[in-house]
Amino acid sequence: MAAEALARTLDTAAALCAQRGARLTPQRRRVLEILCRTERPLGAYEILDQLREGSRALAPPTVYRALDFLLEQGLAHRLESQHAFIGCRHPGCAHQSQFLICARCGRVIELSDAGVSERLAMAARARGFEAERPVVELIGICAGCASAEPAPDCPS
Amino acid sequence: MAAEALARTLDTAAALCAQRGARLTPQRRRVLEILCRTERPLGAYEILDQLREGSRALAPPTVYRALDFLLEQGLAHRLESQHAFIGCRHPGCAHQSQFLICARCGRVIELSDAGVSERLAMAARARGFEAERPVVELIGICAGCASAEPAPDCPS
DNA sequence: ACGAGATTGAAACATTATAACGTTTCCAGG
DNA sequence: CCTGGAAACGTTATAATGTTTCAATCTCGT
Repeated sequence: MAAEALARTLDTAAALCAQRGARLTPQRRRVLEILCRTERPLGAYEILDQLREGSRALAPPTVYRALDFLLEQGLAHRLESQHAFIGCRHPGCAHQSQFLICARCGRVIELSDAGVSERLAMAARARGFEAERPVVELIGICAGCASAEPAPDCPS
Repeated sequence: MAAEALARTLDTAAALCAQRGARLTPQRRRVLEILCRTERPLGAYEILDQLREGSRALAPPTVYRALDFLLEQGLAHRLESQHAFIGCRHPGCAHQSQFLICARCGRVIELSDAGVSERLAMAARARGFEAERPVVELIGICAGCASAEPAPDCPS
């Protein structure tokens, strides 16, 4: 994420937390910044490594606690299929997200497609199932990678 | 899964593998049986414990290899959000599945809702994304648990 | 300032998954 | 039969991910 966009995202996050009475402490803010600065999803231990760069020795719970907070606040998302985390691209918009995860370059597109959400809700309700936490992740090849590389079955 | 249904499922699996030239070895069959006998999804190490019951000392790769085979053949599914595995309820039907996972009782409903799949495909294609492996899991409360228990905000 | 509750630090531990290497089993072709 | 290559399996070790626990510290309303 570019510097200005990053600053904007962090400001939005701070505003949201203030408004909700949640505390975006320096540590949590730092984790959010690391997440948003990076295009790819990051594993908890990758985040930990970056947090430690100021030579401080931090333990895993530090990161997981910050992540828990960010997830609760909708400022970050967990990608279950990747065991990794990513900064939310549309913080504040209360929505259900779907993720398109490129298996080649690792980049992630975050959608909130109402049609998908509705269909899922319908399918669940039809079985008397009350969905609380949807996990919708499509692993595949993004447009950039598809055009940049030969098809998997291409000779040569 | 009931005994007869289990036997039928294992026969179907064997037939499918034979037809494909894949080898459903005793070990793989045993893992499939363990998976199908159980209502809930099982973690790899839970399967391992059951495999070991005949006092043999097996190591994790044994289970993971059997699971890889079963996943490839569409005889089992991995539930990413649970780090667990479940026997396929409709082996042979080439389909994309969605899973409704009850957070209370742990039971799983496997769907293959065409409407959901199509909507997802559309959303992906609109971004030039070619989906290869969909992960669609809804965590929530199943009908049985919802009726059996008081609402979460119910006093008493 | 004070105390309740939230946050953080730190060590140990638990769980899930894979790497690496060698051995056995299967089976098609000679 | 028998044998050579591939697939399956066994075993040890280790990587990667996530949690429990307890103590120390900070924050904020009163």
